[in-house]
Amino acid sequence: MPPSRATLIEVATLAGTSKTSVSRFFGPERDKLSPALCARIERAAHTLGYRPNLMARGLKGGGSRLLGMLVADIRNPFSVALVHGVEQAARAQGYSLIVCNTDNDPVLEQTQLATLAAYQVEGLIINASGQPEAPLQALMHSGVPLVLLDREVNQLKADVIGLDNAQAIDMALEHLVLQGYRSVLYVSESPTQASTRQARLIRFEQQARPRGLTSRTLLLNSLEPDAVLPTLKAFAQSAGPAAVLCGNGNVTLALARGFQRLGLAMGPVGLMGIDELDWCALIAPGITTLAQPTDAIGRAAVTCLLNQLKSTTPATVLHRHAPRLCPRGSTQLSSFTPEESNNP
Amino acid sequence: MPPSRATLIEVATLAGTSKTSVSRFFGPERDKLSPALCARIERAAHTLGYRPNLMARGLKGGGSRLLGMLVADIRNPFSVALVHGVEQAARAQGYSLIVCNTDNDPVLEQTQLATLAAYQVEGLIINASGQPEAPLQALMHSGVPLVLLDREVNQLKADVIGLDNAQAIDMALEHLVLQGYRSVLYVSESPTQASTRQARLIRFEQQARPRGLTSRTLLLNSLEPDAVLPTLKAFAQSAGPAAVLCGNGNVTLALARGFQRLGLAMGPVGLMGIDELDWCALIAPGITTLAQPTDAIGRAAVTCLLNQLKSTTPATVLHRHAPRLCPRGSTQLSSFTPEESNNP
DNA sequence: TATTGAATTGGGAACGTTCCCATTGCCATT
DNA sequence: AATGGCAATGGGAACGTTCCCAATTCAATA
Repeated sequence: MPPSRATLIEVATLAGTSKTSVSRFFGPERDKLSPALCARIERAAHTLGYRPNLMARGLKGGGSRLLGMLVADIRNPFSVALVHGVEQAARAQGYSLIVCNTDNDPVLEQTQLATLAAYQVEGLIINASGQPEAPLQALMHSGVPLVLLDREVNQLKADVIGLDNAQAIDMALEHLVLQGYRSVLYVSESPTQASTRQARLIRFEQQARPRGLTSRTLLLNSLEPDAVLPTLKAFAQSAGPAAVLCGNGNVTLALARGFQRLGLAMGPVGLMGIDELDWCALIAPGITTLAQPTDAIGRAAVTCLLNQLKSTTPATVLHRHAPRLCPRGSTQLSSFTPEESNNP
Repeated sequence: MPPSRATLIEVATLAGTSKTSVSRFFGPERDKLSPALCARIERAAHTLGYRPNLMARGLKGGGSRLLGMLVADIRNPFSVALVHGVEQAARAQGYSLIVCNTDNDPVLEQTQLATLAAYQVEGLIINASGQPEAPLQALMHSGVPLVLLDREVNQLKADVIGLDNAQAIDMALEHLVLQGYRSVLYVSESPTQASTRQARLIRFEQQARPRGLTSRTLLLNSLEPDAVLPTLKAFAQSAGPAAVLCGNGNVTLALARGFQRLGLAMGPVGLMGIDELDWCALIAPGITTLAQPTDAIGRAAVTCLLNQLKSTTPATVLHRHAPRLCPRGSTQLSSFTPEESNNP
């Protein structure tokens, strides 16, 4: 029979004092205690291996010190980078993070949301997979601060923090034009669920022509090679210098596979992607990307949440973050001087 | 002023019944209630948007239904895959998972461990970054079930679940021998902290010679190219067909960079890695890997934990899991017939 | 000497649940 | 008609905290 966890009262008894004093010792009022008492409590707590029970603390007014985060796809490196940023920022503010993954399943999303709420999180950071408008609305209404990360949710009036999608598309197009490409194929996963995909797609459709680019668009329901190959093949044979622009990291991966399958050389046919990945610098001449400042985005989300939580003067929060261009060989038309380019 | 979350009592009052009945409604005793009462409670709860407070529930004996997981490096895709497996299995058993990342920092690890304990997790799944023997010992002693994932902790008598490292090394060496390589360079990150790295290294040192291989070893303190380049260059020039074996995914990445920097062709100089990554099939002729069955490992960890938790007949748990060989072009000596090899 | 006040400390209620133990009502027995 | 039992319900204590307020001590002031 292992001894169960020690409680405040046990520590108090052992230290020969009252629960209040022990409570103070572990709270922010430790300096109100005499050094002698502190020492006694310290010793008692240590021999008992006492740790305050945050559940009980959370129950009695003090707040749970928990932040909840909902992630659409935890196996996506971009999402992980966001989680990492959020977790760091949360910890810096004395909050812990409970992360729920939804595997892009709207049904599971509802369940996870309920779970998060049940654990009395003090705030919620949502990277939505579906459009869980109703439950989020309910949550907001019952006083839970809420920040949307990367993706908006229809009708939901909440802060959204993420990439400046318009700027990203503009930067990509500008880079491609500068490199001499004249036609661009934009490839995206199905934009019906994710606002980010819509925003990028729309901006692309608006901006390609004004910049003198011939544009095409490919919407993917699957990332299997077969979904990509025919269009890619046809596009590569079209006249004039042509480049492919990928809407996110998954698509970049799918297209890199496509290039390989078809034996297409990157550069002569351009390839560029939104989202920076480990291997983009590595493959063939290097794949040009737009890196998202994931840590900054995560931090901003937490700051934003805490602004709603605390009534002190709100810190200013940047909602739309600029990407960083990582130019590499895959958008270098002329294959001479394909100089070393490993900058991350 | 947003209305704060509704409580059991409020629901009871609105439904014109007692808290006990409402409690029963949300617990496992719902069938003890008359249909009429059920309906009333249902309606009241719904209009109030009531969700049981799991903190309060956890306080009063019922257990927190929380599992804690400590991850050494959440940005490592392998770790993420483990988290994913664990989370799925936990959810299937009605548990939620609170994940703490330690960024490979033993100091942070202690803090995170304390946090996890404070939230009254019912069990702990530990992928250690340091050797937090003392705190874990204390936790076990105070009755928290505990499973080590992938890495052991000195002196700690607890279940360890992960790859069968010996088998993995054996499989790798066998594959390399079969492919005709005669000398192997084993590259690993510093094995001082991580038991897994030690196990693999030791097995390599034991098994290379008996299989007729000339062996060398490179221990990395940094994954920067400079740490790899000199040794790699020298090794590549050594006589006879030579291959590099990478101890984990990070090392594979570093060496793929190294190959690229030096303009080495994969295959003629072999490259093989433990851990399967998105881009391994993609790069040049494809990098041969040993894939870890991460989902199975995660599931096994949860099962193992729940065995300790429940006193019912324990399910059997596989502790050492076999890897899966993904053969690709990077371990194909003869460069003719570098056939298509994209199998994941 | 009496009074004020600060510094320390302790008692008790409350937080939202669950669970043990009544209590009630009603039907089928004796 | 009285008894027993079962099904449905409710009251109250307890879980481990925090926090309000009161109590005690002791020195300094009037």
